[in-house]
Amino acid sequence: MDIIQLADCVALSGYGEMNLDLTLDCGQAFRWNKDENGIWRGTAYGKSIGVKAADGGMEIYGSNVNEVKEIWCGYFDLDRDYDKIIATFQNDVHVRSAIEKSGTVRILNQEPWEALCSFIISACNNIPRIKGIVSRLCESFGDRLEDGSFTFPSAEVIASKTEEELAVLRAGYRVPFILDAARKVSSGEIDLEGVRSLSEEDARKTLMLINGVGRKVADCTLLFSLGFASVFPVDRHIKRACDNLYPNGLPECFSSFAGLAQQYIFIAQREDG
DNA sequence: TGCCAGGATGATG
DNA sequence: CATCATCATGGC
Repeated sequence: MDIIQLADCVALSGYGEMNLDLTLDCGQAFRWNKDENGIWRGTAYGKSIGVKAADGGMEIYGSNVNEVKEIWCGYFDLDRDYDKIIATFQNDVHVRSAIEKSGTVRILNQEPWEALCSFIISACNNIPRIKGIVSRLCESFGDRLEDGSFTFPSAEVIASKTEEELAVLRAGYRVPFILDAARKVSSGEIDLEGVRSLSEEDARKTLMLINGVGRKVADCTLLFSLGFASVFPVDRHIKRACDNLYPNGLPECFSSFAGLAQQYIFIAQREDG
């Protein structure tokens, strides 16, 4: 992979395919917005950047080579060989057509608390509104960065709030769930980083100890932030899509299958393949 | 106005 | 185990 410092940005190339628009706005992360110049603006790991697709790669604004190596390569999952993974599906007409239609959607590696909290908010909700609630959460309780954007508030900060104070989110019945998650995470009762070393089953069980976290929210958190690529479809929409694609069950090679939005699916493959 | 939204939960058949 | 009402809002 090539990482080059240009005059006003860091240019990345040589990591394979990625449909940046879908990757950043398909419902796996909720903090990216495209500005009038076609640059995606977002914040993660306490840093704010701009991202733009470029010929054969992408450009990152507001960062530097070290930070790109330390934070953003991991965030965008650039070290995983998606081309190789996709090649394993070359005989699968369903996956092939999905990829032809939508390109490669990369699985982002978000901060665990942010992902957990975001997917609790996503319960029975739609993407524009989820983004609105998450945005108010950050603006109300996150830290303001130089460029005017906000960090995602820590579990400690949220745990210190009352239900009344969280009413500004307009998150409805999800507020008590957010508080329960914040309390369990900030107190150490649930150790999110520790979940990484558990088996998939134990990791899922652990997350489901939180009120408002069922299998769907747990699996999304495992997949989009904790490095678990082997997560099977759970909600009725995904289930239906899978049933349509694979009436006889998922093929063996399909070690992971995570999330459905509109007409495309995310796919990823477990490291041990 | 009425219906739905990428869910979880607890109570019933 | 399947189904169902309920939860609180906003968008269309």
